[in-house]
Amino acid sequence: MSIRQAQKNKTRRAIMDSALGQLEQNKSFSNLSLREVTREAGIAANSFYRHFDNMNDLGLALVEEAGLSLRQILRKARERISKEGSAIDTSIDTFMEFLMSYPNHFRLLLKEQVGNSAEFREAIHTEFNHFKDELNDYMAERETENGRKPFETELISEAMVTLTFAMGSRALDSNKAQQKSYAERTKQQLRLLLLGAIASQQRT
Amino acid sequence: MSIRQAQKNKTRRAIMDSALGQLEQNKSFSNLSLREVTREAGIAANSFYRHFDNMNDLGLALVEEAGLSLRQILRKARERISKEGSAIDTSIDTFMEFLMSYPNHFRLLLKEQVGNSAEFREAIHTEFNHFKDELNDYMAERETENGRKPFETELISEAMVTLTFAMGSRALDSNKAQQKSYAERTKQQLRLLLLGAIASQQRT
DNA sequence: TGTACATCAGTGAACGCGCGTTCACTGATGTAC
DNA sequence: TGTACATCAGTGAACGCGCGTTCACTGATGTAC
Repeated sequence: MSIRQAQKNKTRRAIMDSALGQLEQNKSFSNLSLREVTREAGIAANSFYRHFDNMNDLGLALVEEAGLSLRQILRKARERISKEGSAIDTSIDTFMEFLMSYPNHFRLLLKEQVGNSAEFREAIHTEFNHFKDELNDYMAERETENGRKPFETELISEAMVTLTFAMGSRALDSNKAQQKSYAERTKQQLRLLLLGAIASQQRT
Repeated sequence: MSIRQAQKNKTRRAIMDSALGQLEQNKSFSNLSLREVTREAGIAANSFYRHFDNMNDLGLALVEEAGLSLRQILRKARERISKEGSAIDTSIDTFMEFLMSYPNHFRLLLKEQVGNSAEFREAIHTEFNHFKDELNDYMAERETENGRKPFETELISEAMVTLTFAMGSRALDSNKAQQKSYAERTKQQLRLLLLGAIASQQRT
């Protein structure tokens, strides 16, 4: 890579980090101002336009990055599940790792999920569905392996992801002990869901 | 009430309705401007201060109003449950009524739940807990009546409320048919949760 | 009931401020020979 | 390798705009007698 390109990338990174950093202080992305972001990034306001068309463009870049991180974490979870066996525990533990490693990316996903831009919401919905499909595939396979007929896994995985993300939002600004307690509660909730699904299947 | 007081109340209402109306267009409360709100309400910008200290004050008034509506709806649900018997179906149906009757109030609760102001978040958390406690009490009573030992109802009611609110956020901008389908899915999810809880209880 | 004064919801004008965006520029980096 | 020109990331100054907030005001409503 040329020196010029390397420098440009560095500035781009600074802009993105500045925006992420400001999500921390109880702000949603739509409250960020271009000037505030560039000021924090240590560049002139108009330099912003060398990197992004506008704030919306920056936002989408960040959502994409958040999705990428989340998917990497998911891949890691999948490997750990196949080694350790416990799908629910491992998924939640890995999810908590994501939360702690990329809190501001998660904040972005969380807030823009119900946020102002339809484009953002769709982008996030897609990431959400990746997560759901992972769980779904996993459960369907697992049930088949166990010789049971797969139950309505779609319904269950949706509920699981909803519960997990909602927990994440509560856990974000908590201390480690509370986070652990939140994670435990969620694991139990998911287990009860799964138990209910299996019980329901066996009845019919 | 004096003429003066009646007129003042009318203007106050206009301000609140204007703000609620603007939540509709993919805006969160923190994106509203005082000038936009007063313009829409048909009064001069500075007249705002005859009614509220600042935008935050207005926001809290709206959250309180939303909570009030939600609690009224809940009371209605409680009565209907005692007549009709089905707690899950009735709760969700009544919740959907709230959604359709006060969509903008719900939008407010939904967005500010993860929003910018800690004060807002706490106020909403309180409303959320009312809802949870209702379900919790109901389930505990019900299980005792049925001669079963009440299971971990706290955990279950929390999950139920989380699932219900998340569904509401998806249903908000859907058509009636989709809303109905969302409601059905949620009912099933709650039933599975309950089933899981009972199964888990019987095991031990 | 009529009059004189007090109250106070709503106003128009003005303020200073931060915003997004544009412009013509600079000077380091890249390229061609 | 050295030179001359091209590129382009980053800049400082300027713009018009909507914002929140203040001020002294007006005139309808309320109150005291």
